[in-house]
Amino acid sequence: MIATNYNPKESEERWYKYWMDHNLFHSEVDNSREPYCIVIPPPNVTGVLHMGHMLNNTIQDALVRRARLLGKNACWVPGTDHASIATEAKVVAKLQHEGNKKTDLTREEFLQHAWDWTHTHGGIILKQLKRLGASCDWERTAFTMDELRSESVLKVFVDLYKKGLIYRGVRMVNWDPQALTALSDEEVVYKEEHSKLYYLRYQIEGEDGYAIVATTRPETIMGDTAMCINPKDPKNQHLRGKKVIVPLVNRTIPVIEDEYVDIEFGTGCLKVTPAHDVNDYMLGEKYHLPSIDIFNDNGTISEAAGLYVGMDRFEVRRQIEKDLEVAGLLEKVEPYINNVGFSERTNVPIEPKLSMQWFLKMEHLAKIALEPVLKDEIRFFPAKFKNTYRHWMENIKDWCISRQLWWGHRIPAWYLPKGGYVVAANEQEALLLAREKSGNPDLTFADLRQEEDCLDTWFSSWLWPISLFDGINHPGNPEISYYYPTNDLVTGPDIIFFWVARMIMAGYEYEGKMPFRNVYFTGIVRDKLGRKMSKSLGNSPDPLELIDKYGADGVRVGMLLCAPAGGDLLFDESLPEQGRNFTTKMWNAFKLVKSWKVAEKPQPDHSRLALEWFSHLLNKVTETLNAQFDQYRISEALMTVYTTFRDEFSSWLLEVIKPAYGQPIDRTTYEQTIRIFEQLLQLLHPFMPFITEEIWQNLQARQANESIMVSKLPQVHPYDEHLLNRFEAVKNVIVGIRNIRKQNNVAFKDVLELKIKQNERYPEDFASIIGKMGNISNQETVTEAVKDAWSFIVDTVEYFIPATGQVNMGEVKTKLEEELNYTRGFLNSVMKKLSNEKFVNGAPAQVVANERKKQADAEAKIAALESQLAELK
RNA sequence: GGGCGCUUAGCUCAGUUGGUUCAGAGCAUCUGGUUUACACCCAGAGGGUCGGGGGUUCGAAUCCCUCAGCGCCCACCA
Repeated sequence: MIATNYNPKESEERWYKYWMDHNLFHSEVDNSREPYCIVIPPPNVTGVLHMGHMLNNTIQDALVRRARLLGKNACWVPGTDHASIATEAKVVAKLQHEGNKKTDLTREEFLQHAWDWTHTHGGIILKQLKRLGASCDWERTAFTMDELRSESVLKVFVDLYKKGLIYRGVRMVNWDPQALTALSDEEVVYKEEHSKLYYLRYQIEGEDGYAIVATTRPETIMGDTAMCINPKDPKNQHLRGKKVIVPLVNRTIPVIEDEYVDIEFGTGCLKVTPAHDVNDYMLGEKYHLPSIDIFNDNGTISEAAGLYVGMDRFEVRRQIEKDLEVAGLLEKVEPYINNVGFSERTNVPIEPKLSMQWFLKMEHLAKIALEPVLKDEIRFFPAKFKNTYRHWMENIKDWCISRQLWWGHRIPAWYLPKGGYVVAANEQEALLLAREKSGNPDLTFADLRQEEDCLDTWFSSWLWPISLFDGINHPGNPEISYYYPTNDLVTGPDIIFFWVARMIMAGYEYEGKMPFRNVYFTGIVRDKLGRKMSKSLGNSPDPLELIDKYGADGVRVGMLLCAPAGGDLLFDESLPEQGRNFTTKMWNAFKLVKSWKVAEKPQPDHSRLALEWFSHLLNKVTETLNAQFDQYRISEALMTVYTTFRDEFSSWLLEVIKPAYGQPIDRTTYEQTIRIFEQLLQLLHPFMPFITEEIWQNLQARQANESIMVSKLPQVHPYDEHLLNRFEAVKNVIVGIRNIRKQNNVAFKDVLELKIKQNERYPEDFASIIGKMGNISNQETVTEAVKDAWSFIVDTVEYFIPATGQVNMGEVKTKLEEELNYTRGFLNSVMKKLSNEKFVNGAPAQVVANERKKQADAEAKIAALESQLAELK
């Protein structure tokens, strides 16, 4: 028995288990089949599913399932990311909650906590993806810090070091005072802040006057080692060669000159703090200024500052303002809008800091990764991101890859007792190199000290498409040869530099080929009001609750219905609701078809014709769909099948072939309808995997191994466009009849007659469908307009429904006259075009021919209207 | 400050090289509806001078200029 109502929860659970039990998600190398591969953007191992994941993974699943239906050997590789900073922060917070400090633990103890945390909370997100229906090859689940991936990372590090692309050095880097680590430039997010511009008085040595310096950071004066003016600045000529006294600090510093200083800004005097500003650092290097680091790693004031020692940087700013005021050294304070860099992870203001770090040279890598995108060898959807990509690549700086963290891949460098270091993929190799380098054959491993820092998370992510197939450790192995390059990457534009660009670099550097052929950038999921979904706003629905409420299929449809590539998605619960409603619609169509009794009897004309029409339509729809998928117009593709199922299949085909109450259906119609239903299910399956499987498996008795997942999509056959157009006319005739019924309060059950003043456009062969759908008893052709009848025109053919005594002929006449006037006006505009020589000579023949056709049609229509009006008199 | 993009129906968006039904779709709205699959539905309807202005052209939502508003990315003016 078929359930009256579809139960998504029960059905989804059952079919996911079925797919798993039958190993249908698994893919293996098979050189006789074309591979199709997607690697998942690995979510943070301890993360939980949010709406962004839902969108992203729904799209990936739709692509993978479609590839499978196209007969490809589809492989979607899942996995998680160790997310160095984020995970370490969580573990530190947990330890703190338990009253422990990270600094009290050894590295090994801390890592044990981190692994415990990973094992407890890790992988939850993958279970959640299963609820969504994700058809990942779970046997291949990987982790960026598992053995194979770790080995790959270290190998690549050593290789790049040997190539001279990795170096170690003291540079000004972005320091995160909360996470206590350096960050890459990409991990700094700039935000505008309403702050203040402080004008400070620096007394000129040996004089009474002051030089005024404008700064946003008065708390850094303890680090001042010079004042700088522009030599061309007429205002400040009197300061040349002088010295000034730093307020409160009372240290004397020289006035230097450099054209870097903007004469227009503030007073034209710049305080130079080489330890805490990138530009000041540059000046410091240029003029050999001393550098005073006044901050501790956590953003408090260091001993070196001499004042305010131990206070937090922002507290000092407030305090120093007061102290300067009291000392009479604060000229004025102005409101100022400032661009401040924040840590992408911890959201605290970044401190520029001079420190020893590891860097990767990017020039060569950027070079090999740029061209393929510009030339569309790797296609970006939408293409506008090519510009963003290009700009970044052409202005790239070296990548700071070391992090002062423990959770991650520890940098494989070992320091020798007497200075210097070696880089090697493992300890044995390191020892050999160390002995060689130090010239001491008796050196033992205990003499070496491994680098404490670990690598940026993205230094493992950028290898993902390669390391998943072990291409680093075993180059050219069958898996990498078969699955690489992968096909599609689906990700957000926010990580285009973090991840996409770097994967392309690594792909060409290590495989000599692109890592993927197409990149589909999704938008950001926002709420109805356009606000980004966030925990603090509380405007993000729980994906699992949505699935409980609307079913996974419903939620998937809801996400995809309005997910243009690169455009933001404004999410509202009405979307999954619409999706859920559509599953119900499908279920009801299924119930209807299954309710029919089949009998051996001849196929009625209307059924035969409707099925013929639909088979042509289906070919056209499939063709449209192919084009849409090729351009990654996913939501349009869904809309195409959605409307086809609802408006064409349900509202037209099923209504036409539906047998009268209690009557059986003929076998031919039944079987052809089932076949069409199945094809629609196949087209819908990538979007709605569960309900399509449920109906597919129940539509006919099937063997257990006949999952829709591995069925083959039908081939596209040529279709008759003319037939499709004529059927549209048939629909319009029926709509015309419906309108007349409605306007005149004639119930459907009342039988009507139809008279047709026909011409060659009249779709006579479809009369049986018009008869059934319009409840028309008798159709007859006439040569003159029918009096006492309601009428309408479709495609220049006039239709009359006799209704003696019920028709107000005055109204009819008025309507006809209005139409006549309109058509005359239209003809006039067409004639104007056609009498324009420039148009006739300049426009393409096709366009001119079309105008002539319009002319002919309009003339025919005018003639018809005129004769009708005449006949009615 | 530089670069890119957007502005089309109440909302979210399609509209490929200017020219076929180019002014569209979905949702929302409104009007009807117990036609035995479906009210989570059916049948219909209304609604836009395509952001403003100017130009090119026989013809512009589409190309050019300009103005206004919005968004994104990049950037060391303290």
